[in-house]
Amino acid sequence: MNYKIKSKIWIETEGDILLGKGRVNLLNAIENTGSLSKAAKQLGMSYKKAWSLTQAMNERAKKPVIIMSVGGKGGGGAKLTSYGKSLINTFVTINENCNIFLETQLTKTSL
Amino acid sequence: MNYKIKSKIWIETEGDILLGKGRVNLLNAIENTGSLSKAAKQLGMSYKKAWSLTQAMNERAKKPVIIMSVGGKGGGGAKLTSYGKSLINTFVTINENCNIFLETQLTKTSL
DNA sequence: ACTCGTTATATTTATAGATACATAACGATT
DNA sequence: AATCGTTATGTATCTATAAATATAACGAGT
Repeated sequence: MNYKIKSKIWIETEGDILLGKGRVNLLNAIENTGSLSKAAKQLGMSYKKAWSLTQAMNERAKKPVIIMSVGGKGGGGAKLTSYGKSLINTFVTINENCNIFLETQLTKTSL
Repeated sequence: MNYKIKSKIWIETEGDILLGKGRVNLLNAIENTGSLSKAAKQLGMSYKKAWSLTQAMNERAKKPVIIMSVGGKGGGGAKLTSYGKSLINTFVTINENCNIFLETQLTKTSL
């Protein structure tokens, strides 16, 4: 019966969302499957939504995040750039640090 | 053209939201107006939504947050308890601290 | 008993966001 | 040029949440 403090964090650029938890999940699924459609299916997300998220991320990030290829052997695929992987890593660690920080902040109070 | 990190925080009890930014705004408006309907109008929120938020807060908090009175002189009104006021204060300060924390975390990275 | 402005509550309507569906485009391989 | 599995993109349909609307209940004061 105690209070818990929760948070959501995300990274913006010029007022638009670049990265949040959902997009990080998508990036991880892309890395695991090598395909946008398979990643979407794995997450129970529509392909269209996954696709528009990748567009938004590539458009807004300082460097490309995902490389998409159409046609050819296997029909195509999607891969993360090394910049995309570092985006995942920093987001995850900051998120963890934030949760720890908030928990200690709350325990200092007398609610 | 730099990244900014944003966050939303809230306090839960047993999986249910007790307090977030919107509810804090509502509590402030109640304190200022002394009335739930006026507070809702001030925030551009429907009365019904404001009312159900107060129910949720009073139900989930360890102590009452808002005292409502019906009928009588002036028709009734709503007031914050001192516990409600302390809820506002701690939420606001933790929120500010969190923003500062996240900003310093992001500047440490090389994105 | 009547008035007043408020709280209390149910029902209906709107709106936005996601989802489903459909189809085109792509290009290496055969 | 036919095939294949993927990316690319538009359109239509749900659906869940919020908002609007309507009405009842309340109780101190007159």
